[in-house]
This record gives sequence, structure tokens and C-alpha cells, in this order.
Amino acid sequence: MMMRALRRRINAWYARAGRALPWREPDCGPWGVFLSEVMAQQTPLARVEPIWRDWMQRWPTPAALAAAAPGDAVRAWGRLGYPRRALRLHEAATVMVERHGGDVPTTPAELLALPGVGAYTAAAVACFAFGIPEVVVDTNVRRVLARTVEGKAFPHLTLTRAETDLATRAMPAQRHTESSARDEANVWNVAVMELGALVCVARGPRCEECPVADLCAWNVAGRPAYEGPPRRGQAWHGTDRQVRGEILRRLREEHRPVPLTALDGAGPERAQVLRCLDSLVADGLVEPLGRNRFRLPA
DNA sequence: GATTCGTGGCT
DNA sequence: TAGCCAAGAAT
Repeated sequence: MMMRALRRRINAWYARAGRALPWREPDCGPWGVFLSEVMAQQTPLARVEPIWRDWMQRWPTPAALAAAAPGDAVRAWGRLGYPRRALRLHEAATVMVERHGGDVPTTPAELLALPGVGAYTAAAVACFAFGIPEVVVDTNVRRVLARTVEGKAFPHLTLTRAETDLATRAMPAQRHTESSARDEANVWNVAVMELGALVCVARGPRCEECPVADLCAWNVAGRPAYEGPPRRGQAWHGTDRQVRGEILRRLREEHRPVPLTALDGAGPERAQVLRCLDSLVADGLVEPLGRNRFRLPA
């Protein structure tokens, strides 16, 4: 039926147009895939690649990262954003050493138990690193299915049960553990994500280049505008996020403890700077030395 | 379920 | 220009 045609065409498109990303190379290994998936959370892949190469060279195994200071991970994270991910990556590497023999665990349940790993990342690593045909649902998959199948410009604000069910139905049928079915499922997962990232993008979709334009319910209906609750933007100016980011930027640049007076300018109000400093310490991203000096955690 | 959490490119 | 959005997770 329609799903089968969608899969066939999208998989064929991916074979032709998919990007040659380093973590897609056959010899990348589970650790490289794991790193790439955490780094890619809410982050465009173009920004991930240089940081990923840096980390892979510096910490080629979970044990190598676990042996480093967490602050080194935070510093090497640079400006990728959401720096708690760097800390959780370090924690996850420690768990891998202590409980999994220094390897990335192979089952979705074990992956889900790692810090910084949710439903998406667990499924993605299981699929892309170990060939387990999990249902991978990210923002790209949700948008492609919302358009092609449901005829809507955008999916719901939050992932719904109906969307997970739809993504499950979109997967090729699993006839036991037949290897060809597994392969098709694994290709489908990455191919549909790639279509969402390159063609079926949120704004300015390139339907002229889309391999399933004639099958797409949204395109066939004339690409009707989004109807639904307003998609709230993320506030930035004057927020704690901005101040936390500025504090961390200063600490990354200094390789010795930074006095509080050097952090004052991180925000317009001293009270906010102090509040953000507290929250960064609580998160484990900043280590206080006495009352007036701070550094990345050793 | 609704919020919070970075950063920067693109329209 | 100002807002939208990106291979989400944790609380």
C-alpha cells in the first residue's frame, strides 16, 4: 500500500542523496554513533561534525572519556549548546566502564538507562549502531509523516501516542528476525530522517525535489497552512539561559579559577548572575572554589 | 503535560 | 529584523 511505496522511494532517494557523515561509515563503531546521537539532540548536524571529530580523536573510547575531568568535556563541548549534554556524556561513559565492560550497551533498555539518553537516542543507537530495528521518532520523522500521511503542515507540539503508532506502522513488517527486513528497517529509519532534514524541512520545504511529492497528502492538498495551537518560540534575551551561557563561555576560555568579579558582566543584574551561578553549580557544570572563585569541574 | 535548558543560521 | 527552528531529555 502507500507506506510501502513511500518507503521504497524514500530509501532509493537516500541511497542517491544521503550525506556521507562520518558516523554513517561502516567502521565508525557504537561509541561514535552514541556520541553523534547525543551531540545531535536539538542541534543541526553541520555544527556537530567538527566537535564530533575532535571528541573521537581525543576520547576514542568510553574509557578514555571517563578518565578525563568532566570539565574537560564541558570545555571541549565548545558552543554546541545545552552543555549538560557534555556532562551526561561523561557520566554515561563512566557507567559504560563500570557496568558494561567499557562498551556501549546493546539493548534499548540498557541504553535508555544511561544519563542523557531518552526514547529517541536509545532507539537511534540501537538501530544505527547495532542494527536492531527499533522505531526511531525524531522531529524529522514526525514532520515527514505528518505531511505525507496526515496531510498536515506540522505535527503536534509534543510527541503523541498517535504519532508513535503511526511511525510504528510506517516501519517495514518484521517477519521474525529476517535479516533483509532488519536491513530495510534500518535504512528506512535513517532515510526518512534525512528526507526531513534536507527536503521536507520545517520552513521552505523543497517539494519539487521530493521523491514522494505525488504521494504526499499535504502536497496533494495544496500544502494547506498550519492550523493548531501557536508554536511558542524559545525566549532568549534576558533569560537565565543567556546568562548561564555567558558564564560558561567565560569559564571555558579561562584555564584557571575565575573570580566572581569577572563573572558580574555575564548579565545585566547581579542577582540573576548569582542565581545562574547557583544553578550551574547545582547542575555540576561549575565548581565553586571557596566563595568567590569558580571553574569548570575538575 | 508544561517548562527549562544553548547556540547560531536562515527566512 | 525578529522570530523560527534544530537527529530531545529531565523534571
